[in-house]
Amino acid sequence: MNDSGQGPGSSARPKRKDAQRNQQTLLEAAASVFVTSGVEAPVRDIAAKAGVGMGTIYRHFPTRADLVIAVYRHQVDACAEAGPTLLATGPTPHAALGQWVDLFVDFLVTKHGLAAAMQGEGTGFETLHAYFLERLLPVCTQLLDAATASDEIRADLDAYQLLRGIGNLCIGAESDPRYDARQLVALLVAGLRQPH
Amino acid sequence: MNDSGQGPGSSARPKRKDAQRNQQTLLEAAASVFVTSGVEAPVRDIAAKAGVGMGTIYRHFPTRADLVIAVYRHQVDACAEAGPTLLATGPTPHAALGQWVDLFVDFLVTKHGLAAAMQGEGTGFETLHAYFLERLLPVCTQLLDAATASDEIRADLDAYQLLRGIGNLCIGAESDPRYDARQLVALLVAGLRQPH
Amino acid sequence: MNDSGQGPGSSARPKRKDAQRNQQTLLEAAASVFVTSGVEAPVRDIAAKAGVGMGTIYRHFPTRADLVIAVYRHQVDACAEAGPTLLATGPTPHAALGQWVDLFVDFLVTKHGLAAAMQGEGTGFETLHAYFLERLLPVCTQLLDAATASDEIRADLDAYQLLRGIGNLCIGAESDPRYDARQLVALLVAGLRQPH
Amino acid sequence: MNDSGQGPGSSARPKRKDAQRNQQTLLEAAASVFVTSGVEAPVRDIAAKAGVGMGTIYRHFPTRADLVIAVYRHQVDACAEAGPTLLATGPTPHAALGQWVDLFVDFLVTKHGLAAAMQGEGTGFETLHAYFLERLLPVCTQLLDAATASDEIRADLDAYQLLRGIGNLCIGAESDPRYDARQLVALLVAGLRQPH
DNA sequence: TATGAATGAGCCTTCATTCAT
DNA sequence: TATGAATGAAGGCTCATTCAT
Repeated sequence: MNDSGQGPGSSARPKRKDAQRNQQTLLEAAASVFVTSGVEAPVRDIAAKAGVGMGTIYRHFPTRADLVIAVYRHQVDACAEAGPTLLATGPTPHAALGQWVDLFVDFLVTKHGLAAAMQGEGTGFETLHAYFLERLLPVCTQLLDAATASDEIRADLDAYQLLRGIGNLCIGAESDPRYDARQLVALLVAGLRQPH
Repeated sequence: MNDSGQGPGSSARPKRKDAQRNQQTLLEAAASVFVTSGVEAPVRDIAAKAGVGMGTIYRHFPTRADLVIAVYRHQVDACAEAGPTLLATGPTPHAALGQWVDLFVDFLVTKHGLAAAMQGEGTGFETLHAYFLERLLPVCTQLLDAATASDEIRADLDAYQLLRGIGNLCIGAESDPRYDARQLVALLVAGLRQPH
Repeated sequence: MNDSGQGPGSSARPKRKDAQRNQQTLLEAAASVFVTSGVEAPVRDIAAKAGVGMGTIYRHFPTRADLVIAVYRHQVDACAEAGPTLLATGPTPHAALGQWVDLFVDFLVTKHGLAAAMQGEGTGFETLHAYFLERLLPVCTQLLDAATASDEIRADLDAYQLLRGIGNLCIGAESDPRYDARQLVALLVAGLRQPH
Repeated sequence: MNDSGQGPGSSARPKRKDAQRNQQTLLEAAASVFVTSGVEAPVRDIAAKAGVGMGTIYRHFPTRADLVIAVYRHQVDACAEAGPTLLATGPTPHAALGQWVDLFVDFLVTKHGLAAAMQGEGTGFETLHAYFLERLLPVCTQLLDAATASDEIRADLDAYQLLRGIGNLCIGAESDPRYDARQLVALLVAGLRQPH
């Protein structure tokens, strides 16, 4: 059905070319607006930045969360995938955990308002929150388990709690030069270490 | 601060009592509304709860931050004053720091949306943020310094950073049963300890 | 509480004078707009016509149905009250029914889109519909019962059905010169008469 | 009407078959959507149901009324054609009228929102309205005339008026179990009978 | 010809803030 | 001084309709 009307001998998809370009434009515009105005920026602004109508945004991303997820999906995925790698190559599980956490913090700190938006329930970002958990919770759990198994850290912190804590520590980090989320997160991870 | 501008020996004193009562009513109503709807609750709701007009609120507290500060001033002050006491009576400076931090967390966690509201710049809560710093920064600094002096903790964390981190960790704590801000803050403070 | 601040010796309500005037203006504007654009006219239009902001309308009439009811309440009430009177003074119950129905038709026919708006469920006019029934159903029932008791009409039509039918017959009546709702309603009422 | 513009002996005939099939698909899809969502259903829904693009619908039926007419043409025609038959076979003209009216009501009542859509001027359904009149007015006139000629009914109701009244009485009939359009229409027709 | 992406007008609703009474 | 009515900017969302591919 999608292939009909296509010239003979061609193997490429015919129709969507402009739409794809548009989608790309949209993602870039959104990312850009998110940087300056946060992920709660008015739909109108994003549309304007992209040079499209608002309807176009709603078509591609029915929900604001859909848009945000699309904008950051690659980076979240990359972060998730880095976990096992770090665990395999790092000197110790605890060190791997530290490095992975740094990656996560780097991501969050550069996303204006992202960390903040994922808090609260009636905000419509539940989907986004869920996506983060779906991707990162298993990885974080794996890292924590490994570090626990090697007796490096205390066992009483679950991954959800850790992720949430890191997320919170990253709120507002990019706009306050006196605030260094990385240091605090490092402290948190240091606090995990077995007292002896 | 509220008394200045009132000439001594003025005959308008009786009037003031009314105003004070009104102010008190206002503070109680605001506190109550803050508990259920957060510190960003609509002005009208607060006015309704207090049984006064909105204009009255604006008269007494031109800015929302003014109102919030007034509501929590006593508790912030109490927290600030507890610092030296704990330091004097506690077994070690680091222990005193831990207890003081617990106090601060207890305060924040029970204030729906307070911690979140103090983040971000364009939110109009800069004054509130400033008040917290003005009162708590010296105390926190004193505690950190003492613990550093006694060689219990590393010296590379300044009080601003710590307060901000604690504040962030408290965001959304009351609405998520899976999230325990106290544990994370404890971890953070634990991370401060000297490796040996 | 509402009386304080009032000049001594006055017995009139102090504050609401302008609001009352405004409410009146609103009702008149709404009535006027309803005539030309129907009861589904945009809120903005009504506000513009009244020379007020939209918020003012929402304050006085949170729901569109509230506004419509307010606009037509007097007339509906008058219609309801006319029922018993006509029954008492009319030659026969059936004649009274006919006269009452004429009153109702006169009312509906002059209200652009009112009859149409009360149909359908997801339209937000349920309240309006309910108000009409609440006021007119008892009256209509009374008239029908009387006519039935005097053996003038068949007994198999209930008041709801009749009101609904009349309402429907009045739809679009004012805009089509070739259509005479009154005649049709008269026919309907005539059809009620006992075959013998 | 649809055939004009096609030269005889044209070689484009094969293409036409496609278009016809498409048109048929469209009509069925539209009919189906009309049943559930009414004749004002979003264009997109109809296109989706038919598995075609929206543009295709606009090509075949530039106006929504065009589509609706096409969907119901057969049934309207059948209704129109039933008139003379009933007149010829019925016991009396008035009985024939009653039966024909029943047919019309049956048709309307089962078409969600059709009756309502034909009211009002700015709705874009004028064409549809006109089509109904074009087909049914002559038939209805014939039936009324016959009944008048046989002295069964009063002569003062014209066919337009009657059709319009029936149409109105059918509005909203399928969604309200307490409302029985057939009974009311029967009453209306009964009311036509000569008092004696 | 068919497709469906894009457009954007149009409506709704909420609330911070001002200001007449 | 207190009140709360009025204002209107701000933002959300839905489709009918057009038009590039």
